[in-house]
Amino acid sequence: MTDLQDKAEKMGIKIPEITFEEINEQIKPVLRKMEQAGIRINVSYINELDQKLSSRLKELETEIHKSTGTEFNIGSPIQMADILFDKLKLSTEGLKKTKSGISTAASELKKIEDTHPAIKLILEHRELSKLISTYLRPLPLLVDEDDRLHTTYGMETSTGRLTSSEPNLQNIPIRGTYGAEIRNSFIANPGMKIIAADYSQIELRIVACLAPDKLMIESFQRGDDIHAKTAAQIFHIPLEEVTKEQRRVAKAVNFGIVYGQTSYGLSQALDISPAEASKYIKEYFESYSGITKYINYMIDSARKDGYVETLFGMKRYLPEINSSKHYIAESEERMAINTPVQGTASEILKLAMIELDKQLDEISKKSGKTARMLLTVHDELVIEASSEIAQEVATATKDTMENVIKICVPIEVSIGIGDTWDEAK
DNA sequence: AACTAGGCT
DNA sequence: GTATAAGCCTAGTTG
Repeated sequence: MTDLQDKAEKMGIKIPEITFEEINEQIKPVLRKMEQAGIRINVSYINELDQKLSSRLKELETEIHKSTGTEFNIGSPIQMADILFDKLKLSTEGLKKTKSGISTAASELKKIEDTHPAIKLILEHRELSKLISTYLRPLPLLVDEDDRLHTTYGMETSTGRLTSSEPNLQNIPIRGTYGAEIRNSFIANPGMKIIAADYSQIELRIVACLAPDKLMIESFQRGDDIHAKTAAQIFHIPLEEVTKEQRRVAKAVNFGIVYGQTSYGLSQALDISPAEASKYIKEYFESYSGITKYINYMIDSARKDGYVETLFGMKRYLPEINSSKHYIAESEERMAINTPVQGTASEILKLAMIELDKQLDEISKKSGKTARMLLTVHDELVIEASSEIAQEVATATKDTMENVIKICVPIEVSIGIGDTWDEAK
């Protein structure tokens, strides 16, 4: 029994008798089945979108060249910085630097969006060229004779998460103007449905239990909206009076906390002053004192032992955590905070997949219909099932994911059924 | 191959 | 004085 498991059992986590090595062995055949199954895409729909965006891209290119008065390669950050900051003399104040010069990343360009009409065009150009070159062009070339994409899952990550490559189906767009359209081109076979199941705030629930943090645990047990609850805490107002904007801020703080985010980082993410960000983080730590202790405990134990571990015993060594270069040490401190949380979440999803795989086989056998897992995206599963049994499969999926392990708070899964990946979400 | 950028959880 | 949010994969440019 590891330290973390001992701590966890005291907090009412019932840990299944299995190690992370065994989980990783048992997940392999499941992943091979998923790779073989593949997911169907609507190739002609993607090609149409490609054409549409490509023609807009050409327009943008012309407009940008006209607006800047130079025919340069918009895809070259070097040329871009040259045009914006040397030729057009746009202000570089407050912009990040890269190794080679001023950053032209979207997050930086947004800061000077109103100082020149070309910037908005450049940002749109970036968005479209990303979608075209990474998704719309390559994906149709990778389908099999049934229009299905087959990814390859990998397991060699430092936290135990899975990876997906050639193609990566774990970073298919969902946000932005075209996210929904792209996800709508991931479709079920005729007579079948796509089922998407997501763990809701799994990492926050895990850290609440690992910490343990009394207030956060109570909030999850009551079924509160955790981001609103956090907003109420950091703004010192009643839960009912939390505004959307306050909730958005609180969500970012909750999110950042599992990454060991600093006030500077939060200020960048929210576009607020470091002083304001610092105030929120301070209020957060005062409200959730268990989380504060967790962070200190993880850093201390990593300094002492040289590693941290997940609930099922996967170790991550952090040899530089005592480095005298403090940004090196701080980087590993953040890993010490994040790895047990991210790694445990990953183990829980893998356990659920191992169990669900058996159940789907049973349902298929019993009904004579298809039910198969297709994708895993860190806290989400995508399944394809015959329409007749889709509801049954969805129920079994939710039940399995929510009950594969008992932790000190309820685990919640949101689930949807549709003809496409977007519709199922 | 290094660097920059940007897509996802 | 330097850096500042965890973990991935892919594409385009540059030298």
